[in-house]
Amino acid sequence: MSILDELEWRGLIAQTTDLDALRKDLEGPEQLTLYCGFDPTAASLHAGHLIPLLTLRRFQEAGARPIVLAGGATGQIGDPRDVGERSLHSVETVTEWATRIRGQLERFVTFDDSPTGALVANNLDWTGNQSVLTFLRDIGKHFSVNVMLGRETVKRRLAGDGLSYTEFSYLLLQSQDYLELYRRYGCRLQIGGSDQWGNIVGGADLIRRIDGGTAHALTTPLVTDSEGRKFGKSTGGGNIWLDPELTSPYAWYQYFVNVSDADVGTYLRLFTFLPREEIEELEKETAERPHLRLGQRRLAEELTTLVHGPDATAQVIAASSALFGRGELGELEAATLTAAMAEVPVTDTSLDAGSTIVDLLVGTGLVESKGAARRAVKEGGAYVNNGKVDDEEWTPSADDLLAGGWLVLRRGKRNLAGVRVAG
RNA sequence: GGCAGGUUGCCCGAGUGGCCAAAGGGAGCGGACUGUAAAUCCGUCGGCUUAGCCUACGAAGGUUCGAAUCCUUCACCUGCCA
Repeated sequence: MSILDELEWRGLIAQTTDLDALRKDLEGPEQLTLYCGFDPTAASLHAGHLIPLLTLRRFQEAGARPIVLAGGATGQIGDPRDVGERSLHSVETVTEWATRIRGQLERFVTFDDSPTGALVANNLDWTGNQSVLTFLRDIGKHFSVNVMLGRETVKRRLAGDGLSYTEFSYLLLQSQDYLELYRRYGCRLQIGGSDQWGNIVGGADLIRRIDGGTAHALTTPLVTDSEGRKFGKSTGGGNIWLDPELTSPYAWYQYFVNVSDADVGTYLRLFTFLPREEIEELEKETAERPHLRLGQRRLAEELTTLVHGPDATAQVIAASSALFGRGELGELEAATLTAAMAEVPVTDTSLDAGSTIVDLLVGTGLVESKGAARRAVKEGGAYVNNGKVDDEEWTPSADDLLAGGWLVLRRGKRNLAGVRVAG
């Protein structure tokens, strides 16, 4: 199966320029070089970024050479989006983020001396010292404002709050990137999320206009769940991040374990490298024995390994089975419990401190405020060692302590935390 | 530059002097049911030292016993005119 057929089957192709032309290039004698850019709009990439990033890797495994581009320049400008004008971050911040994101990008493609060895680029390298006159003469002249005004996002913004010249110019910068990589490395395919379609095609056009070359565009779909919600938002609404400091491996694993039945097959195809037969088997399992959650478990395991490595994965699986298992928490050994607690937020207290259930819930960060903690208790959503606590004034006693002096706190069904109690 | 309209809680949106921590919807959160799923139903949804107090209706002042609501100035947005 060719790489394009593979992507097609996985549901990874949203839009492409002439597919047959691209297919010919992929099958031709000359190796294809492709790129995908990631703007540092935050300190870390999030789960949604994984789709184009892993697609880059799929191309690499199929014999193409990938370039990962950190948008040190474009990240300072900001792509226009529907929600309105962005607030600019300081240059120092963007530079710092670009460095961190570059480090993350490097983990998902292979760097070696082979022909498929990946390259890393930063568009600040060719824009940082570029004069505005050069830019306007060499690049700007090839863009028609009439056409730019017709872009969907621009139209929506003009109909709404308007947009700045800065964001309006974004297209030109990204188009220039494609041209630059085409010239430097013969890069002839750019991929990205479907929201990047206009920017990618803009670059392909520029390459044709200036250098008379042919370049392709391919976008991956914007992933939403069966509810139409944007993928990668945690239950609280925040992004789930690749950075383990921002989203712990445990939280990352749990996110995928909780994917709904309706989405698990789609996600397995989009996010994992499992072969087709295996995915179809898992989909069949999900349909026939949904309560076993084999699809979800496998999805979570694959993705945690991919992002955090096999050791972290083994730990979070062990912790999950200890905390969600059918067994009694009281029967767990101190070592097992301590290992599990390492995966969830923990707070310290002592029996003398007189911390109430409300204090403990707030202390572990399971709830945001004391008011919310009281509410949780009142609503019957607060548990200690799997037992419901319905008194706001409840304080732990020596009898409550599990092996190793632990208390397992839970809010709702699946939000867990640990309390380490000093004698 | 002129005229008109607008800026409300996470989002949308009602509210034109006290009954407003602010209707309604969405999202979120909790419970029931389940399978750490979906759907459904019920509850909840600013903070705190919680019968009270503090913060909040673009910003700063003012009027008033009392302002999200009235007045003044400023900022931003939208529309029409120049």
